[in-house]
Formats: sequence, C-alpha cells, structure tokens
Amino acid sequence: MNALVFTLLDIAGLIEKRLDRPLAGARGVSFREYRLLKSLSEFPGSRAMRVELAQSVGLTPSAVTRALKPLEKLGYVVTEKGERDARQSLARLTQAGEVLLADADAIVADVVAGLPAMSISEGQLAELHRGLAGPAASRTVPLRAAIV
Amino acid sequence: MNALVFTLLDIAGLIEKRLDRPLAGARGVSFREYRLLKSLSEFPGSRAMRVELAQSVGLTPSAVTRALKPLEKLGYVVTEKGERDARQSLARLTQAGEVLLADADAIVADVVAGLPAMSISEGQLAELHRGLAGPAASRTVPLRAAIV
DNA sequence: TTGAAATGCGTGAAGACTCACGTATATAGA
DNA sequence: TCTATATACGTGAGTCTTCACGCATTTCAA
Repeated sequence: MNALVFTLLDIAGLIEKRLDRPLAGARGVSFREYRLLKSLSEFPGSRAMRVELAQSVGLTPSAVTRALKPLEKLGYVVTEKGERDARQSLARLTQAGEVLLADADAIVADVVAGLPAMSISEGQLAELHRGLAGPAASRTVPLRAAIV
Repeated sequence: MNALVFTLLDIAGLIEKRLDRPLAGARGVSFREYRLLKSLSEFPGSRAMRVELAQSVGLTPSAVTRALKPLEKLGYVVTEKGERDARQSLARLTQAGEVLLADADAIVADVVAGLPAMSISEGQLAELHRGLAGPAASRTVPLRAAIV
C-alpha cells in the first residue's frame, strides 16, 4: 500500500527530471515554466489572472508572480492591467510565447514517447486526480471550524 | 499521452502535500526527511554512507549531507566515521530515530489509507519504475561518449 | 613505490517554492 | 455615504535543492 504510493512519487520525480533537461537545454525554459505557459494558453484569449493561473498549476499566486517575471523578460508573456477590476494583473501569452510553446510541445511529446510503456488507464488516473483535488477545495470549511 | 503524464505528475504533487502536513504537524519532520530516515532504516544495521543514501532516495549526496544535519541535531541520527575507509561518514539511525520512524509510519499509513482508491497494479508500477531508473544508471556511458 | 585517477564528503552560490505580511482596489451592509 | 471585509497582488524571509568546487582519502597501474 505505502510502497505503491512511494513508487508513484519516485516515478513522478524521475519523469519530471527527464522532461526538464531537454526543455532547458533546447529552449531555455524549465518544465515548470512550460506547464505555466501551457496552462496560460488554455485560458480564453490566452489571458488569465495570477490566481487563476496559480490554481490551475497547483502553485501559490506569489509563486506565479515570480515565475512569470523571467518569462516576461524573455517576451513570452505580457501582463496587462484588468480594465474592469484594477486589482487584476492579467498575463497574456505573446506570439513569441506561442511559438515557444509549440516547439516545447514537440519536445515534450518526444520525451513522453520515449518513456517506458505505462499500461495505466487514463480514465482511472483522471478519477484519482479529481478525488485528490476536489476535497482540497472543500477543506476550507472544516479548517475554519477547527480554528473557531 | 501527454495528458496522462501530466495527470500523473499532478497526482504525485498532491499526494506529497497530503503527506507533508500531518508529518510536519505531528512529529516535526517533513515527508522528505521521513523518507530519508525510512531509507536509512532499511540498510543493514541502519547504517549507510551519504552516497548510498542519496542513491536510494534520488537526491544528491550534498543534499543528503544537508538534510541529515537537522536530523542529527534532533538526535534521530548520528554519523560515525568509517573505520575501513576514512572518507566515509556513516549515518546511523538512533533509538530515538527508530521510535520517531515508527510513529511516522503510522501517520503515513493513515494518510495513505485515506487516499481515494487507486486501482493501479503495483507490479506494473514497479516495472515502470525500473524502466525509468535503469537507463539512468547506464546513462553514464553514452554521456562520456558524447563528451569525447 | 609513487604518481594519477577515482571516490566520499562538505561548502558557497544560485534557483524555486512557501508563508507571512502589507498595499491597493472592490464590494457589501449599516 | 461610510466603514468593514474580501480580493488580487507583490515582497521579504526562510527552507530545500542542485551545481560547481575543493579537500581528504583510497585505489590502481607503471
């Protein structure tokens, strides 16, 4: 039982390392950055707030703020002030960002194709993912109850 | 294909977070530290070199050196100079470490039991793990070839 | 035996992440 | 309208990890 979980964690670590190297070497972005850009590209108009982005990649908004900075400097992302809500800093993928993302996608697909075959059902994995992510959202309530 | 891999990585991250909190809260050790101690306990006599330990938990020897320091301070581990080889710093689990580890094991088992059911074959996962770890070991040769 | 290469370890520097906190803006209720 | 709360963001401090080195010790080959 525990062994299965530990093995899973090890596997994830190994895969992440395998993805990180080629991306960093070829395009100068880490795998984390790739995922951030990928996530951004999936928002309507490739625009999203820090909080949305953070939620979708499983990071803190502050971590997103920091991760975005170098990507802006490289011209892959620009941030625009929200018009309706002045608190918002909307990150938008630039054209250069889209090009980079396309290249990176190809690299990632290559690496993934080179992984040992895994006979895991995508459906089951997705269900497990939901099972893990869901309760985290509703966790807010019990925590408050515990504090009060 | 890619989606499956990404889901797997997300799941690993979520599980790690779930394990980290209870351990840190109850026993003051991170999940990484727990794994280090666990790994150490599995060596004969609960003694191991930095390099061995590093290899078994997927870290750098220097990372192990640093990770071990606070655990030593807390009395869970002591390091002894190797008698046959004076370069070695052998880490050994103390009795206090064993007690801690037993408690932590219980906590981990609890958390794992609370995870959503995962219908993944342990055998298949182990095979994937070998497939990923194995090539890394033999990677030394091609790398050298590339350099020369 | 002796010089060169390999091995084990520890440290400084840098990167990435979280937490805690403060600021600016928006919103809801008295 | 005015005040309290919530939201979105950014920064400083702390932790953990890797990389690049350098030192001490061992091993191997001439």
